[in-house]
Amino acid sequence: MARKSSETGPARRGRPRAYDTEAALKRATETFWKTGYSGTSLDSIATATGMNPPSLYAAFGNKHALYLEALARYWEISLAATREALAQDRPLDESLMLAFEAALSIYFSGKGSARGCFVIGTAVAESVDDPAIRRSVAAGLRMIDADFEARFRTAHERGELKPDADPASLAVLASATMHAIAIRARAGVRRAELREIARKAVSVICG
Amino acid sequence: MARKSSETGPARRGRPRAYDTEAALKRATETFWKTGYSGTSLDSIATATGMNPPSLYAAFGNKHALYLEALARYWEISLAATREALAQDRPLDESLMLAFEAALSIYFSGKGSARGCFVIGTAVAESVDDPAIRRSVAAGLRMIDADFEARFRTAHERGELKPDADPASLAVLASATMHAIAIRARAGVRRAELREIARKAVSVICG
DNA sequence: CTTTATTTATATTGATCGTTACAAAATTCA
DNA sequence: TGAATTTTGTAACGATCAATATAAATAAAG
Repeated sequence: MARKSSETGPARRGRPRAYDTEAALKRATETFWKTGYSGTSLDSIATATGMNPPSLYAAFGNKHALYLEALARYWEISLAATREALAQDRPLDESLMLAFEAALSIYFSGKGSARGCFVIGTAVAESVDDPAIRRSVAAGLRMIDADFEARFRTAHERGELKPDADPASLAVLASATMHAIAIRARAGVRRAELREIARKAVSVICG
Repeated sequence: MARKSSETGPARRGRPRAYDTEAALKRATETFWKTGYSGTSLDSIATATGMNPPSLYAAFGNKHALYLEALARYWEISLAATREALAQDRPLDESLMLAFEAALSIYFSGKGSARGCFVIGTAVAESVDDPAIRRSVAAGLRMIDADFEARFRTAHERGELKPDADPASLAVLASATMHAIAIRARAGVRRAELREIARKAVSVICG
Protein backbone atom coordinates (compact mmCIF):
# COMPACT_ATOMS: atom_id res chain seq x y z
CA MET A 1 0.00 0.00 0.00
CA ALA A 2 2.79 2.34 0.83
CA ARG A 3 5.04 1.09 -1.91
CA LYS A 4 4.31 2.36 -5.37
CA SER A 5 4.56 -0.08 -8.23
CA SER A 6 7.87 0.15 -10.00
CA GLU A 7 7.03 -1.79 -13.14
CA THR A 8 8.16 0.29 -16.07
CA GLY A 9 4.72 0.86 -17.56
CA PRO A 10 3.59 3.20 -20.36
CA ALA A 11 5.53 6.17 -18.90
CA ARG A 12 4.60 7.84 -15.63
CA ARG A 13 2.74 11.10 -15.52
CA GLY A 14 4.20 13.59 -13.05
CA ARG A 15 7.64 14.60 -11.90
CA PRO A 16 10.06 11.69 -12.00
CA ARG A 17 11.46 10.23 -8.79
CA ALA A 18 14.88 11.30 -7.73
CA TYR A 19 15.50 8.18 -5.67
CA ASP A 20 15.93 4.46 -6.24
CA THR A 21 13.77 2.54 -3.80
CA GLU A 22 16.12 -0.42 -3.56
CA ALA A 23 19.14 1.75 -2.91
CA ALA A 24 17.22 3.83 -0.38
CA LEU A 25 16.16 0.74 1.54
CA LYS A 26 19.75 -0.39 1.60
CA ARG A 27 20.95 2.94 3.00
CA ALA A 28 18.13 3.01 5.53
CA THR A 29 19.06 -0.51 6.61
CA GLU A 30 22.64 0.54 7.16
CA THR A 31 21.53 3.42 9.33
CA PHE A 32 19.24 1.27 11.45
CA TRP A 33 21.99 -1.33 11.61
CA LYS A 34 24.37 1.07 13.26
CA THR A 35 22.16 2.93 15.71
CA GLY A 36 19.18 0.62 16.13
CA TYR A 37 15.51 1.28 15.58
CA SER A 38 14.80 3.56 18.52
CA GLY A 39 18.18 5.21 18.22
CA THR A 40 17.73 6.18 14.59
CA SER A 41 15.85 9.31 13.67
CA LEU A 42 13.97 9.78 10.44
CA ASP A 43 16.14 12.78 9.87
CA SER A 44 19.29 10.66 9.83
CA ILE A 45 17.59 8.27 7.42
CA ALA A 46 16.69 11.16 5.20
CA THR A 47 20.32 12.24 5.23
CA ALA A 48 21.59 8.73 4.55
CA THR A 49 19.21 8.13 1.66
CA GLY A 50 19.32 11.66 0.29
CA MET A 51 15.53 11.64 0.38
CA ASN A 52 13.16 14.21 1.83
CA PRO A 53 10.79 13.18 4.60
CA PRO A 54 7.73 13.32 2.30
CA SER A 55 9.45 11.07 -0.22
CA LEU A 56 10.38 8.64 2.54
CA TYR A 57 6.81 8.45 3.68
CA ALA A 58 5.50 8.07 0.16
CA ALA A 59 7.94 5.25 -0.49
CA PHE A 60 7.78 3.30 2.76
CA GLY A 61 4.80 4.46 4.81
CA ASN A 62 6.39 5.39 8.10
CA LYS A 63 9.42 4.65 10.23
CA HIS A 64 8.01 1.41 11.57
CA ALA A 65 7.01 0.07 8.17
CA LEU A 66 10.39 1.05 6.77
CA TYR A 67 12.17 -0.84 9.52
CA LEU A 68 9.99 -3.92 9.03
CA GLU A 69 10.85 -3.87 5.35
CA ALA A 70 14.54 -3.58 6.15
CA LEU A 71 14.22 -6.45 8.58
CA ALA A 72 12.39 -8.67 6.11
CA ARG A 73 14.96 -7.95 3.46
CA TYR A 74 17.83 -8.70 5.83
CA TRP A 75 16.30 -12.05 6.72
CA GLU A 76 16.02 -12.89 3.02
CA ILE A 77 19.63 -12.09 2.30
CA SER A 78 20.94 -13.61 5.51
CA LEU A 79 18.98 -16.84 5.23
CA ALA A 80 19.86 -17.19 1.57
CA ALA A 81 23.56 -16.82 2.41
CA THR A 82 23.36 -19.48 5.11
CA ARG A 83 21.34 -21.80 2.92
CA GLU A 84 23.71 -21.41 0.01
CA ALA A 85 26.73 -22.09 2.19
CA LEU A 86 25.14 -25.21 3.62
CA ALA A 87 24.07 -26.40 0.18
CA GLN A 88 27.65 -26.66 -1.05
CA ASP A 89 28.71 -30.25 -1.52
CA ARG A 90 31.39 -30.36 1.15
CA PRO A 91 32.19 -32.35 4.26
CA LEU A 92 30.06 -31.29 7.23
CA ASP A 93 32.75 -29.33 9.03
CA GLU A 94 33.66 -27.37 5.93
CA SER A 95 30.00 -26.78 5.25
CA LEU A 96 29.45 -25.30 8.69
CA MET A 97 32.53 -23.13 8.46
CA LEU A 98 31.31 -21.81 5.13
CA ALA A 99 28.05 -20.81 6.78
CA PHE A 100 29.85 -19.07 9.62
CA GLU A 101 32.20 -17.33 7.22
CA ALA A 102 29.22 -16.15 5.22
CA ALA A 103 27.72 -14.75 8.39
CA LEU A 104 30.99 -13.02 9.27
CA SER A 105 31.08 -11.41 5.84
CA ILE A 106 27.69 -9.89 6.57
CA TYR A 107 28.57 -8.88 10.12
CA PHE A 108 31.69 -7.11 8.93
CA SER A 109 30.21 -5.69 5.74
CA GLY A 110 30.03 -2.14 7.05
CA LYS A 111 32.57 0.55 6.42
CA GLY A 112 33.25 1.50 10.02
CA SER A 113 33.40 -0.83 12.99
CA ALA A 114 31.61 -4.17 12.86
CA ARG A 115 27.85 -4.03 13.16
CA GLY A 116 27.21 -7.71 13.78
CA CYS A 117 23.87 -9.17 12.83
CA PHE A 118 21.07 -6.75 12.01
CA VAL A 119 18.52 -8.92 13.79
CA ILE A 120 20.51 -9.60 16.92
CA GLY A 121 21.83 -6.08 17.02
CA THR A 122 18.66 -4.09 16.43
CA ALA A 123 15.50 -6.22 16.23
CA VAL A 124 15.98 -8.19 19.45
CA ALA A 125 15.99 -4.97 21.44
CA GLU A 126 12.56 -4.02 20.12
CA SER A 127 11.09 -7.51 20.38
CA VAL A 128 9.54 -7.14 23.80
CA ASP A 129 7.43 -4.10 23.01
CA ASP A 130 6.90 -4.59 19.30
CA PRO A 131 4.82 -7.64 18.29
CA ALA A 132 5.51 -7.31 14.56
CA ILE A 133 9.26 -7.23 15.08
CA ARG A 134 9.03 -10.05 17.60
CA ARG A 135 7.18 -12.25 15.12
CA SER A 136 9.75 -11.57 12.43
CA VAL A 137 12.61 -12.44 14.77
CA ALA A 138 10.97 -15.64 15.96
CA ALA A 139 10.10 -16.77 12.45
CA GLY A 140 13.59 -16.08 11.13
CA LEU A 141 15.25 -17.96 13.98
CA ARG A 142 13.06 -20.97 13.29
CA MET A 143 14.17 -20.93 9.67
CA ILE A 144 17.84 -20.82 10.60
CA ASP A 145 17.30 -23.76 12.91
CA ALA A 146 15.50 -25.64 10.16
CA ASP A 147 18.29 -25.01 7.66
CA PHE A 148 20.95 -26.26 10.03
CA GLU A 149 18.85 -29.23 11.05
CA ALA A 150 18.32 -30.20 7.41
CA ARG A 151 22.05 -30.09 6.85
CA PHE A 152 22.74 -32.23 9.91
CA ARG A 153 20.09 -34.69 8.85
CA THR A 154 21.78 -35.04 5.49
CA ALA A 155 25.11 -35.51 7.21
CA HIS A 156 23.56 -38.11 9.46
CA GLU A 157 22.20 -40.05 6.51
CA ARG A 158 25.58 -39.86 4.81
CA GLY A 159 27.23 -41.29 7.87
CA GLU A 160 29.18 -38.12 8.60
CA LEU A 161 27.90 -38.20 12.16
CA LYS A 162 27.87 -40.78 14.88
CA PRO A 163 24.72 -42.93 14.63
CA ASP A 164 23.36 -41.65 17.95
CA ALA A 165 23.84 -37.98 17.03
CA ASP A 166 20.68 -35.89 17.02
CA PRO A 167 20.39 -33.42 14.11
CA ALA A 168 18.01 -31.16 16.03
CA SER A 169 20.37 -30.88 18.98
CA LEU A 170 23.31 -30.11 16.74
CA ALA A 171 21.25 -27.51 14.91
CA VAL A 172 20.58 -25.76 18.20
CA LEU A 173 24.30 -25.49 18.81
CA ALA A 174 25.07 -24.37 15.29
CA SER A 175 22.64 -21.48 15.35
CA ALA A 176 23.72 -20.67 18.91
CA THR A 177 27.26 -20.39 17.60
CA MET A 178 26.09 -18.06 14.87
CA HIS A 179 24.32 -15.87 17.41
CA ALA A 180 27.35 -15.83 19.65
CA ILE A 181 29.47 -14.60 16.77
CA ALA A 182 26.89 -11.96 15.93
CA ILE A 183 26.87 -10.65 19.47
CA ARG A 184 30.61 -10.57 19.84
CA ALA A 185 31.12 -8.88 16.49
CA ARG A 186 28.94 -6.03 17.73
CA ALA A 187 30.89 -6.00 20.98
CA GLY A 188 34.07 -5.27 19.07
CA VAL A 189 35.71 -8.69 18.90
CA ARG A 190 38.00 -9.00 15.90
CA ARG A 191 37.08 -11.13 12.95
CA ALA A 192 39.99 -13.52 13.32
CA GLU A 193 38.97 -14.27 16.88
CA LEU A 194 35.39 -14.91 15.83
CA ARG A 195 36.61 -17.25 13.14
CA GLU A 196 38.52 -19.11 15.81
CA ILE A 197 35.38 -19.37 17.93
CA ALA A 198 33.52 -20.79 14.96
CA ARG A 199 36.31 -23.26 14.35
CA LYS A 200 36.19 -24.48 17.93
CA ALA A 201 32.43 -24.82 17.83
CA VAL A 202 32.59 -26.79 14.61
CA SER A 203 35.19 -29.15 16.00
CA VAL A 204 32.94 -29.98 18.95
CA ILE A 205 29.75 -30.19 16.92
CA CYS A 206 31.25 -32.48 14.34
CA GLY A 207 32.63 -34.68 17.04
CA MET B 1 30.89 11.72 41.75
CA ALA B 2 27.22 11.56 40.89
CA ARG B 3 26.39 9.15 43.66
CA LYS B 4 26.09 10.58 47.10
CA SER B 5 27.50 8.57 49.95
CA SER B 6 24.87 6.55 51.72
CA GLU B 7 26.81 5.57 54.81
CA THR B 8 24.62 6.36 57.80
CA GLY B 9 26.87 9.03 59.24
CA PRO B 10 26.23 11.64 61.97
CA ALA B 11 22.82 12.55 60.52
CA ARG B 12 22.35 14.41 57.28
CA ARG B 13 21.60 18.08 57.18
CA GLY B 14 18.84 18.98 54.71
CA ARG B 15 15.55 17.54 53.63
CA PRO B 16 15.63 13.75 53.75
CA ARG B 17 15.50 11.74 50.57
CA ALA B 18 12.18 10.31 49.51
CA TYR B 19 13.77 7.54 47.46
CA ASP B 20 15.92 4.49 48.03
CA THR B 21 18.80 4.48 45.58
CA GLU B 22 18.98 0.70 45.36
CA ALA B 23 15.27 0.35 44.70
CA ALA B 24 15.34 3.16 42.17
CA LEU B 25 18.19 1.56 40.26
CA LYS B 26 16.23 -1.66 40.19
CA ARG B 27 13.14 0.03 38.78
CA ALA B 28 15.20 1.95 36.26
CA THR B 29 16.84 -1.30 35.18
CA GLU B 30 13.46 -2.89 34.62
CA THR B 31 12.39 0.00 32.45
CA PHE B 32 15.54 -0.11 30.33
CA TRP B 33 15.20 -3.88 30.18
CA LYS B 34 11.83 -3.65 28.53
CA THR B 35 12.25 -0.81 26.07
CA GLY B 36 16.02 -0.57 25.66
CA TYR B 37 18.33 2.37 26.21
CA SER B 38 17.36 4.54 23.26
CA GLY B 39 13.73 3.53 23.55
CA THR B 40 13.42 4.55 27.19
CA SER B 41 12.78 8.16 28.10
CA LEU B 42 13.87 9.72 31.33
CA ASP B 43 10.26 10.58 31.89
CA SER B 44 9.30 6.92 31.93
CA ILE B 45 12.14 6.23 34.34
CA ALA B 46 10.90 9.01 36.57
CA THR B 47 7.46 7.42 36.53
CA ALA B 48 8.83 3.94 37.21
CA THR B 49 11.00 5.07 40.10
CA GLY B 50 8.58 7.64 41.48
CA MET B 51 11.43 10.13 41.41
CA ASN B 52 11.53 13.62 39.97
CA PRO B 53 14.01 14.41 37.20
CA PRO B 54 16.21 16.53 39.49
CA SER B 55 16.40 13.69 42.00
CA LEU B 56 17.29 11.27 39.25
CA TYR B 57 20.11 13.50 38.12
CA ALA B 58 21.34 14.06 41.63
CA ALA B 59 21.37 10.33 42.28
CA PHE B 60 22.79 8.99 39.03
CA GLY B 61 24.24 11.83 36.97
CA ASN B 62 22.41 11.49 33.71
CA LYS B 63 20.65 8.92 31.55
CA HIS B 64 23.85 7.44 30.20
CA ALA B 65 25.49 7.09 33.61
CA LEU B 66 22.30 5.59 35.01
CA TYR B 67 22.23 3.00 32.27
CA LEU B 68 25.89 2.13 32.76
CA GLU B 69 25.21 1.61 36.45
CA ALA B 70 22.25 -0.61 35.65
CA LEU B 71 24.41 -2.54 33.22
CA ALA B 72 27.25 -3.00 35.69
CA ARG B 73 24.82 -4.17 38.34
CA TYR B 74 23.18 -6.61 35.97
CA TRP B 75 26.55 -8.11 35.10
CA GLU B 76 27.31 -8.55 38.80
CA ILE B 77 24.07 -10.34 39.53
CA SER B 78 24.10 -12.33 36.33
CA LEU B 79 27.71 -13.46 36.63
CA ALA B 80 27.27 -14.31 40.28
CA ALA B 81 24.27 -16.48 39.46
CA THR B 82 26.19 -18.35 36.77
CA ARG B 83 29.23 -18.74 38.96
CA GLU B 84 27.20 -20.01 41.86
CA ALA B 85 25.38 -22.52 39.69
CA LEU B 86 28.65 -23.82 38.28
CA ALA B 87 30.23 -23.97 41.72
CA GLN B 88 27.73 -26.53 42.98
CA ASP B 89 29.31 -29.93 43.47
CA ARG B 90 27.37 -31.78 40.79
CA PRO B 91 28.10 -33.82 37.70
CA LEU B 92 28.99 -31.61 34.72
CA ASP B 93 25.69 -31.96 32.92
CA GLU B 94 23.69 -31.06 36.01
CA SER B 95 26.05 -28.20 36.68
CA LEU B 96 25.48 -26.75 33.22
CA MET B 97 21.74 -27.18 33.45
CA LEU B 98 21.78 -25.35 36.76
CA ALA B 99 23.56 -22.44 35.11
CA PHE B 100 21.06 -22.35 32.26
CA GLU B 101 18.14 -22.60 34.66
CA ALA B 102 19.59 -19.72 36.64
CA ALA B 103 19.77 -17.69 33.46
CA LEU B 104 16.19 -18.57 32.59
CA SER B 105 15.06 -17.41 36.00
CA ILE B 106 16.58 -14.03 35.26
CA TYR B 107 15.28 -13.86 31.70
CA PHE B 108 11.76 -14.61 32.90
CA SER B 109 11.92 -12.56 36.08
CA GLY B 110 9.70 -9.77 34.76
CA LYS B 111 6.02 -9.44 35.39
CA GLY B 112 4.87 -9.21 31.79
CA SER B 113 6.32 -11.05 28.82
CA ALA B 114 9.87 -12.38 28.95
CA ARG B 115 12.60 -9.77 28.65
CA GLY B 116 15.51 -12.11 28.05
CA CYS B 117 18.98 -10.99 29.00
CA PHE B 118 19.49 -7.31 29.82
CA VAL B 119 22.82 -7.27 28.04
CA ILE B 120 21.80 -9.11 24.90
CA GLY B 121 18.47 -7.33 24.80
CA THR B 122 19.54 -3.75 25.38
CA ALA B 123 23.32 -3.26 25.57
CA VAL B 124 24.25 -5.05 22.37
CA ALA B 125 22.11 -2.64 20.36
CA GLU B 126 24.07 0.34 21.69
CA SER B 127 27.47 -1.30 21.44
CA VAL B 128 28.39 -0.01 18.01
CA ASP B 129 27.95 3.66 18.78
CA ASP B 130 28.67 3.67 22.50
CA PRO B 131 32.25 2.76 23.53
CA ALA B 132 31.50 2.56 27.25
CA ILE B 133 28.64 0.13 26.72
CA ARG B 134 30.68 -1.83 24.22
CA ARG B 135 33.52 -2.25 26.70
CA SER B 136 31.14 -3.44 29.39
CA VAL B 137 29.60 -5.98 27.05
CA ALA B 138 32.95 -7.29 25.87
CA ALA B 139 34.33 -7.56 29.38
CA GLY B 140 31.25 -9.36 30.69
CA LEU B 141 31.26 -11.86 27.87
CA ARG B 142 34.89 -12.67 28.57
CA MET B 143 34.04 -13.36 32.19
CA ILE B 144 31.22 -15.72 31.27
CA ASP B 145 33.57 -17.56 28.97
CA ALA B 146 36.15 -17.77 31.71
CA ASP B 147 33.65 -19.13 34.22
CA PHE B 148 32.49 -21.85 31.87
CA GLU B 149 36.03 -22.68 30.87
CA ALA B 150 37.06 -23.05 34.50
CA ARG B 151 34.20 -25.44 35.08
CA PHE B 152 35.11 -27.50 32.03
CA ARG B 153 38.72 -27.57 33.10
CA THR B 154 37.69 -28.95 36.46
CA ALA B 155 35.50 -31.51 34.75
CA HIS B 156 38.39 -32.45 32.51
CA GLU B 157 40.69 -32.99 35.47
CA ARG B 158 38.04 -35.08 37.19
CA GLY B 159 37.75 -37.27 34.15
CA GLU B 160 34.20 -36.17 33.37
CA LEU B 161 35.21 -35.40 29.80
CA LYS B 162 36.99 -37.33 27.12
CA PRO B 163 40.75 -36.83 27.37
CA ASP B 164 40.91 -34.99 24.05
CA ALA B 165 38.10 -32.57 24.94
CA ASP B 166 39.09 -28.91 24.92
CA PRO B 167 37.67 -26.85 27.82
CA ALA B 168 37.95 -23.60 25.88
CA SER B 169 36.00 -24.97 22.93
CA LEU B 170 33.29 -26.33 25.19
CA ALA B 171 33.10 -23.00 26.99
CA VAL B 172 32.44 -21.25 23.70
CA LEU B 173 29.50 -23.52 23.08
CA ALA B 174 28.16 -23.18 26.60
CA SER B 175 28.05 -19.41 26.52
CA ALA B 176 26.73 -19.53 22.97
CA THR B 177 23.88 -21.65 24.27
CA MET B 178 23.21 -19.12 26.99
CA HIS B 179 23.08 -16.31 24.44
CA ALA B 180 20.79 -18.32 22.20
CA ILE B 181 18.39 -18.78 25.09
CA ALA B 182 18.56 -15.09 25.91
CA ILE B 183 17.73 -14.10 22.36
CA ARG B 184 14.87 -16.53 22.00
CA ALA B 185 13.36 -15.59 25.34
CA ARG B 186 13.11 -12.01 24.09
CA ALA B 187 11.64 -13.28 20.83
CA GLY B 188 8.77 -14.85 22.75
CA VAL B 189 9.80 -18.49 22.95
CA ARG B 190 8.27 -20.22 25.96
CA ARG B 191 10.38 -21.19 28.91
CA ALA B 192 9.78 -24.92 28.56
CA GLU B 193 11.04 -24.83 24.99
CA LEU B 194 14.15 -22.93 26.03
CA ARG B 195 14.79 -25.48 28.75
CA GLU B 196 14.60 -28.15 26.09
CA ILE B 197 17.12 -26.27 23.96
CA ALA B 198 19.45 -26.09 26.93
CA ARG B 199 19.00 -29.78 27.57
CA LYS B 200 19.89 -30.64 23.98
CA ALA B 201 22.94 -28.40 24.08
CA VAL B 202 24.12 -29.98 27.32
CA SER B 203 23.74 -33.46 25.93
CA VAL B 204 25.97 -32.61 22.99
CA ILE B 205 28.50 -30.65 25.02
CA CYS B 206 28.89 -33.35 27.63
CA GLY B 207 29.46 -35.96 25.00
C1' DC C 1 -0.07 25.88 -24.36
C1' DT C 2 -3.03 24.21 -20.90
C1' DT C 3 -4.45 20.70 -17.85
C1' DT C 4 -3.52 16.88 -14.96
C1' DA C 5 -0.59 14.10 -12.22
C1' DT C 6 3.28 13.16 -9.34
C1' DT C 7 7.48 14.31 -6.76
C1' DT C 8 10.43 17.53 -4.71
C1' DA C 9 11.88 20.98 -1.41
C1' DT C 10 10.91 23.73 2.54
C1' DA C 11 8.78 24.83 6.47
C1' DT C 12 6.22 23.63 10.12
C1' DT C 13 3.29 20.88 13.22
C1' DG C 14 2.42 19.32 18.18
C1' DA C 15 4.77 16.07 21.02
C1' DT C 16 8.46 14.51 23.36
C1' DC C 17 13.43 14.41 24.19
C1' DG C 18 17.28 15.05 28.02
C1' DT C 19 18.33 18.38 31.17
C1' DT C 20 18.08 22.29 34.37
C1' DA C 21 16.28 26.76 37.02
C1' DC C 22 13.82 27.94 40.73
C1' DA C 23 11.36 28.10 44.80
C1' DA C 24 8.88 25.65 48.44
C1' DA C 25 9.60 22.00 51.83
C1' DA C 26 12.04 19.60 55.31
C1' DT C 27 15.69 18.59 57.99
C1' DT C 28 20.08 19.75 61.26
C1' DC C 29 22.97 22.93 63.61
C1' DA C 30 23.79 27.12 66.32
C1' DT D 1 13.85 30.20 66.99
C1' DG D 2 16.61 31.24 63.02
C1' DA D 3 20.35 30.22 59.70
C1' DA D 4 22.24 26.70 56.84
C1' DT D 5 21.71 22.77 54.00
C1' DT D 6 19.66 19.39 51.06
C1' DT D 7 15.76 17.47 48.48
C1' DT D 8 11.41 17.92 46.41
C1' DG D 9 7.96 19.44 43.07
C1' DT D 10 6.96 22.13 39.12
C1' DA D 11 7.83 24.38 35.30
C1' DA D 12 10.45 25.29 31.73
C1' DC D 13 14.54 25.19 28.53
C1' DG D 14 16.19 24.52 23.62
C1' DA D 15 16.63 20.49 20.76
C1' DT D 16 14.88 16.97 18.39
C1' DC D 17 11.23 13.61 17.50
C1' DA D 18 7.94 11.48 13.76
C1' DA D 19 4.95 13.15 10.57
C1' DT D 20 2.59 16.71 7.19
C1' DA D 21 0.88 20.96 4.84
C1' DT D 22 1.95 23.58 1.17
C1' DA D 23 3.67 25.07 -2.94
C1' DA D 24 7.15 24.95 -6.58
C1' DA D 25 9.01 21.75 -10.01
C1' DT D 26 8.68 18.39 -13.63
C1' DA D 27 6.76 15.26 -16.37
C1' DA D 28 2.82 13.27 -19.77
C1' DA D 29 -1.74 13.97 -21.80
C1' DG D 30 -5.20 16.75 -24.15
